[in-house]
Amino acid sequence: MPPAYLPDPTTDRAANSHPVVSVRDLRTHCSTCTMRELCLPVGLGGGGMMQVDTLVGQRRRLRKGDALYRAGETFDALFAVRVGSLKTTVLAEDGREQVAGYHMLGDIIGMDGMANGEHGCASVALEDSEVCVLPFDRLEEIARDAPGLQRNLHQFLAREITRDHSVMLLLGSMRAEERLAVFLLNLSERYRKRGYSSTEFVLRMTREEIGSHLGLKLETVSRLFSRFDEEGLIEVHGRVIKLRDRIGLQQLLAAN
Amino acid sequence: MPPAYLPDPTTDRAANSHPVVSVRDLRTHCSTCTMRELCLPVGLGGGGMMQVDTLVGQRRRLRKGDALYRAGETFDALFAVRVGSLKTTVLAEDGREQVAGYHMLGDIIGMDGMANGEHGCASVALEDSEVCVLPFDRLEEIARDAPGLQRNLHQFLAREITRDHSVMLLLGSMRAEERLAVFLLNLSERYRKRGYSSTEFVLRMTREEIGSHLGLKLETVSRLFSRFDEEGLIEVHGRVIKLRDRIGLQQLLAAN
DNA sequence: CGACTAGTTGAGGCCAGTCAATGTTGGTGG
DNA sequence: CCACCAACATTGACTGGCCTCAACTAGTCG
Repeated sequence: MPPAYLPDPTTDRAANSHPVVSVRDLRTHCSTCTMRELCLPVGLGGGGMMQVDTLVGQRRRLRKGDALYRAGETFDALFAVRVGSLKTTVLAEDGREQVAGYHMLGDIIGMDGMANGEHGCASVALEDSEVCVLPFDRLEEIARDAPGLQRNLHQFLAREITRDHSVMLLLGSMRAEERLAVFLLNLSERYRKRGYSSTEFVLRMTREEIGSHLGLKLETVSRLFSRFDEEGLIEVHGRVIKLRDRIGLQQLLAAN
Repeated sequence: MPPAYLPDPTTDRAANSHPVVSVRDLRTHCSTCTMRELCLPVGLGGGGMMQVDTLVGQRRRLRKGDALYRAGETFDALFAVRVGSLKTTVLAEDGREQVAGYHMLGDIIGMDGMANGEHGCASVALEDSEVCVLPFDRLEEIARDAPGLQRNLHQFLAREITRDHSVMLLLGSMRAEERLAVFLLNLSERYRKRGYSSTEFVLRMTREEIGSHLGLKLETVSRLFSRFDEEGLIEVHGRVIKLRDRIGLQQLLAAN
């Protein structure tokens, strides 16, 4: 299994040279997608799977830095990450901005728009990426016929809530070193689930973005990376991180 | 309209003297509930409303301090707050605890259990309270027949996500005084929506619980209340808060 | 009345923020 | 291919906001 930082051939830019966002009318099929066991159709039988297949109308390709959607845009679809990774950022009225989430293969994003019909967050590709478009009206429609899909949709919404709760816990009660340790361990686990190395991966975010996500300043993040490196917990080579002592990282938390 | 801190006759303990949690088999009716325009049946026509009415199987009464559910308990229902208020607290593996939410009339709680079938939070009554029990299997079932209800359910889930995002923003990027100002303004607005005074209300949480919710220590919360009082922004009499200068509070945020 | 919980206030310390200088990397065009 | 530039990252010195520890007050309940 290749380390996560090797170039992924499916993101090869040559296949999609010019348009910032291209729409491919190729039929896509959940039933043959490698992410089907992590994504919306997880656990669905033949019937449900077929219906989900009719749902995915198109894909969108994004180049690094492209916005999948911006705060204020009208919401009409959820998106499943097929290739690459994205960040979502919350924007306050006063201009304050914060990275709310970091999303990778199989994640469902866009739920921030469901509450009032327009997106409360922006979502930006951290590398060349591709998402499946799931028109929401249609999704609700299908969910009414397919209890399994309905259940999955609820699960994904609920998981987002649970995930947010743990971020709140992190932001509200942890010290800087604990936050970074949690962040790294969490990433490691998510890469593992997706079949990538859990001990060596590339951070797709800058120090500033990581800091924003963790409620820290970029200098603090940088200093902590250096310190963790000195202490033998991890190895840092720019954005390439190697976990050397997972237990040690976990113990940072155990100590209250 | 009575200030929120006057005793509410519907919470009169005499009606329910002994059992810590009593189950009343009286039929309840959303269609006549005063909270119907804020709660799950919001906007539903006659048909949808009738179906929701069949959903609410029972109510549960809680005395101050009683747990509606605890972390780890199996999830099988959502709850609608009918009377009183509750807090939900997230619990980390290492014992860390944080107040994740403060819930009042018309709020739907319990969604923290949907992700994996057991509650990730605990929910505790902050005063004598009463909730409607919404068995989740049945709710999903009805939602399949009633698109309006399905939509509402999704909205409530999504609103929870949006709410969590703004808490994340608060915890991740605001200073102590800003956090408290946001907290007070938010409470004020929620009381207003429910027909209570938006300028005078009773905090149902201790300084410690407020601090936990805002990622602050109780001493900091106490000091800030005193300072806001000195500065003429609010008047503090124990847990009774009177907003004196809403604009002033809002300006605390505007200044970056 | 004493024990207990909740709240207030003060003094001092520390963690992370701020400001600033310098180093490193990656993409671009000559 | 290399030089250049801009974005990203590192590191140091200093500051300040919030936490910690502690003492004291007020209200409540047996």
